[in-house]
Amino acid sequence: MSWSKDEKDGPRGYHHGNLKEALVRAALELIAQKGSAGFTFAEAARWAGVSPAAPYRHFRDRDDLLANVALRGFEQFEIALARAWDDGRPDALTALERMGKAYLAFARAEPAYYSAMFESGVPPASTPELRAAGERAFAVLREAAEKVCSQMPPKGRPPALMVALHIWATSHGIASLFGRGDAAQRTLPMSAEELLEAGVLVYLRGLGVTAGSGS
Amino acid sequence: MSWSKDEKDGPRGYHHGNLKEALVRAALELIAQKGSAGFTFAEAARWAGVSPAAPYRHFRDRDDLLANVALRGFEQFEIALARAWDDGRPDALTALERMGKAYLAFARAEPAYYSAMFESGVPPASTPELRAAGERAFAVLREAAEKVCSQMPPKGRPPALMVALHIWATSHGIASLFGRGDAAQRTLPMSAEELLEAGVLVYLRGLGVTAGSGS
DNA sequence: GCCTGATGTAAAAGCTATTTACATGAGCTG
DNA sequence: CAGCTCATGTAAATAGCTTTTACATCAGGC
Repeated sequence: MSWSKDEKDGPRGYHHGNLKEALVRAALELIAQKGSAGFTFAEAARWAGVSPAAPYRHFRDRDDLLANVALRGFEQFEIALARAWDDGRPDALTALERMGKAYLAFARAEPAYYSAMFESGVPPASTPELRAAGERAFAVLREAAEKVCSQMPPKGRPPALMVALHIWATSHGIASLFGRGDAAQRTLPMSAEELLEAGVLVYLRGLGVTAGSGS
Repeated sequence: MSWSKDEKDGPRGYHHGNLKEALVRAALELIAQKGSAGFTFAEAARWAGVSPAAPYRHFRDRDDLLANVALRGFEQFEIALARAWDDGRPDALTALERMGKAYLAFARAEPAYYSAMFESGVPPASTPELRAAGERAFAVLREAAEKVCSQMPPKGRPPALMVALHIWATSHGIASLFGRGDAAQRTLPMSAEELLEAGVLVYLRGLGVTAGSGS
């Protein structure tokens, strides 16, 4: 009771006790350090203090672990976006901007998750669960787009799905290109957040949305 | 004169004669097939018919080859964008839309280049040449943004750099997320081209640009 | 015709991924 | 509590990749 299943990684016996979680944590650490490409199954095992074959008891192969990390990433991502959206309080536009910031903040705060989710080469539909998790995260954005659109005059109202895709693509593009102030990244004459906020504002104005018009 | 330095890869002697080019072509082929992550130095060597150590005479290591592919990719990319822009003929907006289509067309037609450029983990500034090539490609986009902006009334005219970054991010986001109809990619209720064109039109309207107002 | 540098090869060390046969021990069953 | 059994680890082996080092070949200049 005092050696495993705990957060503390003290000495252990033959069995690890919580290897799956330990491997995921190791993967996150390694991906954050060396990118999803440089991440190694064997090193994750070493990091967890087990033999190179042990991880195969929990993941089919290296890609399966990566996909699992991506899955958890989408779940965290959904939570982060939903929290920022906060049901559109106090108003849809304010909440949308907040969600944009949350998008970039997630990419910066959780580069390992973000990398596994979008840059690891794991197909978004490699498993049904992964696909579903990705769709749930996108659904938050779509919900926001729907609320924004619903406040527009019905005449000439754009499809909410399209709006959601535009905002997603722009956010993702900014995060991918300039997201982490990383030295391994392009630099920018302004912050990524400012760039995204400005872009979304211009875009919404193009849709006919005027700030301060909704509840 | 009949066995090497040619396109034809007939039998060869001790020396290959054009190994560097052959390796780049092999890399493009392999990256297109298995992604920039699955690409292997050894396999490229095999594909070129040389020993696994031979490539080291032309590239410092695997990443160096990848960076070289990315460099050539940016050069081709610049050409493709510049051709589409065509100095803003017949008018800036038409040319800008054409360039957007060229962006997506490049990502789809040259997935190996695109992958090496943006998804391989090669830092954009890993070499000065790579950085410069990337900047030259972006400069085409920036030039277009400047022309579009210059047609707006000076009052409230947005910074062209920002406009260029917005369009770049959106294009890149769409290309990354939905770019190749690939099974390994997300699907879309519309074509990537339509999505981008609509997004840019809305964005430009938000800037106050009205279609058919410039020469 | 001979040197020399550029370009390849061979062989080896040190990784990694993955499989297979075997070991351990946690928890259920009686 | 004894014994069984399955989940979880280990050891060892195969196969492939990366990179280095010492050696081989040959094209072109003197």
